[in-house]
Amino acid sequence: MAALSDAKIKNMEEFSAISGISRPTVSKYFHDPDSVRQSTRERIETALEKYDYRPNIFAMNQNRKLTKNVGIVVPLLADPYFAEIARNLERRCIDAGYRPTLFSAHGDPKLEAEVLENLRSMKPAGVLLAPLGRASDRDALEKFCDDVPTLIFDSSVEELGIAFVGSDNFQFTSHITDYLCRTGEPPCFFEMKTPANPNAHRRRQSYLNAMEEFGHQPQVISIEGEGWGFEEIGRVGGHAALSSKEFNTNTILCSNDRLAIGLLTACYERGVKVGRGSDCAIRVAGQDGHPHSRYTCPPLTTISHDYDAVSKHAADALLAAIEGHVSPWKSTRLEGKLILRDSA
Amino acid sequence: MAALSDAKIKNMEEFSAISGISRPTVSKYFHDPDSVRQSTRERIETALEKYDYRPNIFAMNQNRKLTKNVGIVVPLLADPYFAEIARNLERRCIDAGYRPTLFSAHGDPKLEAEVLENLRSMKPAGVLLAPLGRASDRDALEKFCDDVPTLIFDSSVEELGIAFVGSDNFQFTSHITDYLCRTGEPPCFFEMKTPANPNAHRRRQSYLNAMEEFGHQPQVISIEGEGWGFEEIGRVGGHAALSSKEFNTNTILCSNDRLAIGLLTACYERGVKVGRGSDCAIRVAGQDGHPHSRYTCPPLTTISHDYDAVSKHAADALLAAIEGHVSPWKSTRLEGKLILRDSA
DNA sequence: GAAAAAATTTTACGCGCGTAAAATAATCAT
DNA sequence: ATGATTATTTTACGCGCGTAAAATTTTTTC
Repeated sequence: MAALSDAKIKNMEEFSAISGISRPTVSKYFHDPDSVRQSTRERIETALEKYDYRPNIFAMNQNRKLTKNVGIVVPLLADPYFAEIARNLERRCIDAGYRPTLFSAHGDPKLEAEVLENLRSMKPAGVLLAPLGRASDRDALEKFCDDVPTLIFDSSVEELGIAFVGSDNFQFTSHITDYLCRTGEPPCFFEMKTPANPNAHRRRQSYLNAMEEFGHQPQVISIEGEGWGFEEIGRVGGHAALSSKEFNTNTILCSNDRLAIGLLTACYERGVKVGRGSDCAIRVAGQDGHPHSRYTCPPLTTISHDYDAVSKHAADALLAAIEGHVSPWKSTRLEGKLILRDSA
Repeated sequence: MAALSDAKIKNMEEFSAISGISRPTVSKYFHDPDSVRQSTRERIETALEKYDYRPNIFAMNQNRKLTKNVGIVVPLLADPYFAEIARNLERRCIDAGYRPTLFSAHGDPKLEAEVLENLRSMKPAGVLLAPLGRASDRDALEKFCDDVPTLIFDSSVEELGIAFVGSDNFQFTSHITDYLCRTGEPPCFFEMKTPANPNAHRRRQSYLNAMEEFGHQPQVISIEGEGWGFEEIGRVGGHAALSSKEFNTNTILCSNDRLAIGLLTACYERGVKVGRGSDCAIRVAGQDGHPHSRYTCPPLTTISHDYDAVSKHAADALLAAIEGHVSPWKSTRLEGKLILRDSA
């Protein structure tokens, strides 16, 4: 509780007057409190508690070479996975003294490009960007990354930006494939034919590798569907595959959890019992550790992103770059953890 | 595609020079393109395509009495319901020529107050606020609403702000209660003992009213649990209620969809078959039309917010107020639509 | 076609703060 | 204590644009 007293301070001039510190020094303090002498800092902070002054961010940002703004851009905020990781990133930026602003491309590449354009006008010190993927306007991304320090996360686009941080999709899929093979029939792989996200390709490849390594015959089932309504795509595609009896194994590894959620609904609607019990017809597993995967029926066995570690690495890397610690482009891919539940 | 030519324009001065229009007129144009003569507008827009200049938003906002900034604040962005409605609102603001910024309180009242404080420094023309509800810092909200034109949506807090827009919770619950009574045993009401959201109280009351009207004995089951992890609260509470056989009817109306999703998981885990088939033990219904309710097993019968209408009313009301169309405080509550699925 | 109304241009100032350079004061090492 | 170092103050200017008032031009009206 800042105990306000007297009239409100309008600008830094007035504040420097009542705090007895010169305006340039006050300005310096707001830029970085550690950059002024300890005794000066205390005087400023005492005055700050008493008069509750806050610098005008517009005037600050107009004149600063480098703002403290950070953009966080995700492809689809309505997906709780991105909402969760965005929340994580947001907090880390705030704690580091930056002003994050959240943006979503809402699944639309044009909107993604627009968001980036708007972001430019905020002169951000840096941006944390999870691109849409395949659909992204490559040129727009590249041009943006040329101008603004951008860390790419979740899904990588070549060697764009200052670094990439995401999950190790190869490890994800090989790990869960291994688990499925050890505990029952080897899985087939259930995916979208034209996935929005490049991670999907890694996962398919990793599945194929793992199956070969384990000496099993792989089967990839690629379903139709465009856009970001993965659950519906999984449900419809699941029905199609189920009715034409395409699956030649009782175990289905889905490319991601949202697809799996849709498939589970399809199974339910067809009366196909899912789970690892002896009375179950098939096993279904997902990938992502989606916030909702706990509440499917049966609860979904999946391999989860390390949300905390991904967001920490991403935020740390960007802020380090912003603060001048240059380092060559690097890709960091973090391992996921298997979450065993009843679906497989 | 703006065809860029020559060197880039740095400021409005330069732009006014090459466009042959005086700077104040150009300024006026950017404030409102319709406020300048048609021929002038065309000349500006021709130059704009050729030179791709954009005014500095910081300099603009610093000097404008009223910015074009709009804040959108929701209690929990990780909840797809709020993500969805926020997306809707965002679009409407953009289309109306405003600059929306998205904020989430992440379920934390302190964060909600902080968000509001930060919002102040953006000098927003208006704010669309869905308060946390019971946990909100009433004083902070009130003070904020005194200073900034704020439209409250989703969950109302007294007569705060310029207006309230949300769903008609009485209609919601009476409608779905009616449906349940007509198609099977009258429902009991499954809710959190200390709900975060004031809508929950309306729904309970509406349930009680409806049951009395229909001449049935009501039963309210209030489960323990704090916070915004509704699914888990519903799951744990569901297990407790199920194991102690508290339900004296085979039909359960949940206070909201997320609670219902948790309850469905509990049912699954106990082997209780849910649905309206003759082989089913109980019926479960939710309320909200949560994006995920389609993909539960069985798909959840619920009553859905009219997302589009709510966001339209909310955005329209705020923008009207911003643009000077004053009107007394008003509460608008929109009806929901029953979505019949397999769970009840 | 002249007068009235509306739009535009000129001119001039201010917003709140960043920042650079030079002068001064405080702190530190020896 | 003395000079060297570091922090702070003074002074002064600029950022890019909003905005007001007066002068001028264009458009509208009859």
